[in-house]
Amino acid sequence: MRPVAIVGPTAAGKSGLGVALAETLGGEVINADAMQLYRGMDIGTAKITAGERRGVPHHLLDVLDVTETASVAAYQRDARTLVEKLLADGRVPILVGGSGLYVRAVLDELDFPGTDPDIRTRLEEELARAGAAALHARLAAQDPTAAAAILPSNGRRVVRALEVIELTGRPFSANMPKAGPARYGTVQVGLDLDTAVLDERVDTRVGRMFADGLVGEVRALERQGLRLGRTASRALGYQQVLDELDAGEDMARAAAETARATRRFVRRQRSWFRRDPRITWLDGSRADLLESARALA
RNA sequence: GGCCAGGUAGCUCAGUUGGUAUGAGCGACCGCCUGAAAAGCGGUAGGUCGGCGGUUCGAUCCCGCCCCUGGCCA
Repeated sequence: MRPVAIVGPTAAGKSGLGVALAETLGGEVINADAMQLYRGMDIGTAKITAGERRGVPHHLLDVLDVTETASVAAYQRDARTLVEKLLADGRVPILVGGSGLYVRAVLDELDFPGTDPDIRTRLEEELARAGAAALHARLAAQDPTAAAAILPSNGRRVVRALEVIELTGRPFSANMPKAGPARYGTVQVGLDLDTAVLDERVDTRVGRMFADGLVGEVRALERQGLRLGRTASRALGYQQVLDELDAGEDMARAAAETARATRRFVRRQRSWFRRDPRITWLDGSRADLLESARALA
């Protein structure tokens, strides 16, 4: 028995396939979507509803408050624990989600060297004061390999690299992942659709989110501190609605912005997953989708 | 029909006091990615500067005519 991961761009139909596969294989779904970790973020993240789950247990949904910052490392621990427990129980773990780093954190040999609030704060202040290029120059002196891999303009990455060096006393690049087979012998299924079709689905989906009350959801979460959330406030849809609540409440514009940003996100997700040769891709429109996915598992 | 404003990249617009447009933002395409990843960061391609004539060594820029768009007047 081996786990199955269903990955790919948003709106391709991963959630539905996950449930169907869980039913036929005797499995349970583990969410691998950073934003669906948040309680209350339902409409805008297209979180699968209780009815749609059809009794299949779903894990790692609704585990964070919107004010909490998501963490890959924490997710890695939780998800791996769950995978191992399900395997021990004879249940097939089905990892479903479009957050590439999160999937990789579970299935690849990635070690996250930890974080230190004091160091992080200090570096971030320095970033604001001196700029990304200055920090990058320091990184180049301490760890040329990492500096070469991180663009001088990418302040966030430079800060993280310097933090790891300071924390571990070793070069950031020493922590880079090694290529190898996926953990647990996991089978990775990529689900995608023709670009024109998927873009159309994204438009439709975003329109439905707003019709279904996304603005109300954002307002409710705002009262729970959504704006303070470092991760949650940046989620597609939520970010755009918050901006428009400040700007003039033109929600048609927020919807258009959300659709556009989502299309861009789809491109980024593809670029992340496409380069992983271990993924077997399936076209989400094929009639025998479930059978094909099952055959791979 | 008259007057005014405008027609520059797919879109919204800068700009060129006549000398091969360092064009910008957004979009598009491509890519990078290790404790924020629906985040963050980058690269590339796009223009006969509305059309036709004229002036000029040289016109996107000046002149004429025409076409189109918006506004005002009739």
